[in-house]
Amino acid sequence: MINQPLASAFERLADLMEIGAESGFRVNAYRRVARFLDAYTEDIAVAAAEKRLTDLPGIGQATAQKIQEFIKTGKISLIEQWEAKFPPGLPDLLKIQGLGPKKLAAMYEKLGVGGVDDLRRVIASGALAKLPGFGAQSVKRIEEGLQFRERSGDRTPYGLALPIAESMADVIRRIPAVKRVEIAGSLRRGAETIGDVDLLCESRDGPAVVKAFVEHDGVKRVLASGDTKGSITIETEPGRELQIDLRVVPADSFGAAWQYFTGSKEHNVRLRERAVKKKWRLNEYGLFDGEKQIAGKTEESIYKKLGVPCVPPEIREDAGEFDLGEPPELIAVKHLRGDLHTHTTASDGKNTIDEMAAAAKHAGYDYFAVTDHSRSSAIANGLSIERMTRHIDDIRAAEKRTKGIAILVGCECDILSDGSLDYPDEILAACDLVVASVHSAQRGGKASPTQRTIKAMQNPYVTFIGHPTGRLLGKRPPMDIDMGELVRAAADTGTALEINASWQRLDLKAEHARQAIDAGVMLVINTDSHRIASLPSIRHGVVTARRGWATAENVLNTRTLRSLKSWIAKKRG
DNA sequence: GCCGTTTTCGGCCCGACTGTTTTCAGTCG
Repeated sequence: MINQPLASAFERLADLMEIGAESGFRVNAYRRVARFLDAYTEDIAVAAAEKRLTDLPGIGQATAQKIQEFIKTGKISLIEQWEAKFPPGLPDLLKIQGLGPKKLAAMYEKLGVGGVDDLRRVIASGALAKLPGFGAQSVKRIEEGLQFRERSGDRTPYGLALPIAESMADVIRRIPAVKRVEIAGSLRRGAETIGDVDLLCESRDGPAVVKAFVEHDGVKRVLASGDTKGSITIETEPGRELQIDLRVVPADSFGAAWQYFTGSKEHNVRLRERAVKKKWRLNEYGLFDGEKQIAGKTEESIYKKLGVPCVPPEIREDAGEFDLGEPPELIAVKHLRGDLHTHTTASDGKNTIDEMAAAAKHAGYDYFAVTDHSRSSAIANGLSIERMTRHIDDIRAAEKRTKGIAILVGCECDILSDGSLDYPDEILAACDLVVASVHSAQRGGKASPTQRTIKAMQNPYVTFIGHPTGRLLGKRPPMDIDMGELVRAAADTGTALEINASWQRLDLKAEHARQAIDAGVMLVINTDSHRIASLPSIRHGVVTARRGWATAENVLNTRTLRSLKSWIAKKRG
């Protein structure tokens, strides 16, 4: 798939052109193409071969030609022309807070700054502060931006940011004059990683709230502090900072502001275009006809006036949500009846079958499956055939003595490097369900990861594929899987695909989940819990499924036990 | 560069904060 490298190429082109003071509209056109390619789940080369590139949103003749050129030659000549104008390290500096294209161009032209090292040098020498348009304050800001980038590193995973945001919201709730606090931004949309935390608060006294916010105990640094807006960083772990923005609005504008600061940016641009067409104006204070506010107290009021469905935050990405007649009822935690991928002390879990059963019952589930590791997963204390046979008896015995929740016998069976399974069919047949997962030789197995997984799916006892791409956010890239092929095979064999809810995994990711749903594939959302404390992380998986437009019908473990069993039996024949 | 039941040309979302500004440009979200 060339989608990702192509997206990066257009992003770089946009950066270069922006530094080169090209038309902002042209720059934005390329950024839009880059974002589209980043989220596009089909192979763009296929669309190119079929001559339908210009049917895709934001792609016209000029961009289509560049994509064709990239496919043919592996490069885009316009980008090479632009790269000849600036040092290679210059565009990266755009990522530093406080540094935009204009300042960057001035730094390059006047001082020859071409990268991070040059930037440090001109800051230290004092040369930067002497430049027109720069001063002691802006240099200090750039310097802090440079440090912040080093300290905050990459984006923060959703699962880490959410509890931080929730506790920060509690802090703000205790400030006098605060009526209401909500999470907005990419966190509310359930993005898998977030850049910063956006919080919104209702109050009549903005200055007092912002003051209390920027001065409270946990604050590491204050980035901005005005009458309605404050921006701080907190230290999440030694040497690592996370930015938190707070906006304060009055009650009449709360819905408008919540909508506005939830985004996504692309979704909002579309929404505002709708307002403009009706001769109205939409901003964070409301929807206005001239000076008169005609909506804004709630999000729903705005969408209603504009005649578009008020869709859940998770699908506000300008990816088709405006074409819906009604907002869809996406899957929610309450729909799930069980967790079908968990581990116990039999392999590498920290809790016993009985402890897991009690916790799953407490979570309100009707059933859950024990799926310990198979024999090849030596690191995970995988079970030999003999141990597995005894383990099956243990689970059946636990099921007998447990009231109020059904315990299913399962296993997480390794997909070996040639695509064969780690247990013989007799063992698999003795289980109620089987998770098949790749744990070893993620790169360079005897067969490609796609072929291995497809071969596993052809086994009638394999109920679903666990964490299909094997990625670990920020740690390990996904296996080189052809998702189109995988999804087709899942549909053909009647195998479900897992959305693994662990925040390090979120695998399948949202775009792939949507691709699977479109192909008629059943999803299953599980925590892969190794301890009872992990069971609540199911909500991360649900959010990911929602971002993939999943409804309860698309997810296997929303079914009743009876319906679940009959679905499994159908594949077994 | 893209796009079009008001347009194939002339638009393209909108406001807060900051700093260097003498009335506003740059940056950010």
